[in-house]
Amino acid sequence: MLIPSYFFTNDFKQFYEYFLSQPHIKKSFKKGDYLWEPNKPFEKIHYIISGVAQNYLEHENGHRKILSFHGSGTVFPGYHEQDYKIESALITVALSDMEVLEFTKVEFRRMFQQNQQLSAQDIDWFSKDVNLLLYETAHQEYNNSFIKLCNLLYLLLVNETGKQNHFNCMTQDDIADILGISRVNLTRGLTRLRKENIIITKRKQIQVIDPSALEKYCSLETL
Amino acid sequence: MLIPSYFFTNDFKQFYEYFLSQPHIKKSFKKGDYLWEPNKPFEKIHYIISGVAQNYLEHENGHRKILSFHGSGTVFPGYHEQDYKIESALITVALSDMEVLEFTKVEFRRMFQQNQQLSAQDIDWFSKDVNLLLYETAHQEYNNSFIKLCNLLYLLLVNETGKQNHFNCMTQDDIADILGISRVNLTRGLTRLRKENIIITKRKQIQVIDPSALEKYCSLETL
DNA sequence: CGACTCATTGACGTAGCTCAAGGTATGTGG
DNA sequence: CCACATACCTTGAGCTACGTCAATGAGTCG
Repeated sequence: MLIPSYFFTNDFKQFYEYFLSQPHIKKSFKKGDYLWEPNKPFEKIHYIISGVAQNYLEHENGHRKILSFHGSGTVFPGYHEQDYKIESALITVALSDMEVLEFTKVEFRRMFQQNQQLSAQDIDWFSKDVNLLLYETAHQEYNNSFIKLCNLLYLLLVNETGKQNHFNCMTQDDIADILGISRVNLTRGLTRLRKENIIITKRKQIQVIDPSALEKYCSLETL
Repeated sequence: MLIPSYFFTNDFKQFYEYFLSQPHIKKSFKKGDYLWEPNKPFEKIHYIISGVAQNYLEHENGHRKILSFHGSGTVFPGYHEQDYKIESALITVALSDMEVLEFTKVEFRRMFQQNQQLSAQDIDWFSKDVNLLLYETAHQEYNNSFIKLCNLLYLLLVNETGKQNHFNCMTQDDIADILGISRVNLTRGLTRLRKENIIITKRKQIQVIDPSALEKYCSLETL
């Protein structure tokens, strides 16, 4: 039984050789680059060789919602044909220098049709994405901000430990933008966890020192 | 450019003959039946011949989030292999009597592998679902309850008109559970729209009489 | 016509927002 | 290596949107 993860990585690793053998463009991005121009629908699909990208959406009232992170060995965005209005507003930015293989939709469609395993993996990718979004829309939505925070810390602890240490260089602004709460309110939650000796906070860093106490605050769908 | 829709229908209609030719069980559900036992992971995939099902999730604190509706000519749930914790908590109930073709995951996998068009359509289904969830998680989340309501009414008006009239026999409780706001607060929003002569409300019915005025209240991602 | 279910309105409490001020790391140029 | 700027974090104060509780009204049905 899988729990949600904000970090996508290695789910397409097995296709690296195959991808190399197919028509593509090798590309690199510098930290801070956009993977495609903001406010344009995406046209290209990237296999990430190295580096990490962050995917987010900006609301017309100024809020930023961070949706997910995409690291080496995965594909972003997931291949599909339809164009959706909201996708034009998605922004994907390199959090570190990146090396990618870039495919057009047409190239990827051909591979999708040709390679059985690839199409199965694409479904897998989407089901993972749906799972994360379901968790946020139908579960986290109904938790108060403190439980939301504990849930997120728990998921990061369980899922992401060791993968990359990008979660230990997030600012509190970033975390607030994942949870959809204000930075001030986030600080209050962290202060409480610090007082209860569950975490230690440093600049751009949160360390869980009492995982089992953290777990007790989490909601059922998280564990 | 597609906008979100809460109602899935006819996207697999072209496969009806094909589905009939493959191993399956023909089944029917009475209004109020569950498509599979609550609190169990789903094992079966249904092609809906007739009737409508509602998909929702109950939160441990008692809230109910209505996620989507599934009518004739579509498949539910979307075929995928992985098991996710939160899926066990999904509940799908027949809103009317239903006729379906039921497939096991194994049977559907075989079809997915065998039928090129089917796997492409499955991706399409998932991308539609992701689009809806993205809209809710990353956009509606940041609107106040009145804008949320206007957005929903607009989407129902534009997308669902004529499809089925199931949206005109929803209670205000149901609408509140789609939007994730309280019934009382929903009533206040509806009262405002009524006073501004944008809608007429009856028992289990909302009729938009001034669509362009409604549109003015909607947020950008909705239009 | 009584007994449901569904909708409306008022009163009140509070979680979480914004605004504002200050405190502490980190980095840079002189 | 210091001082100064900048980014990041913390805490307090006050406001408000929205939740809950409670009472009443208004359709629908056996």
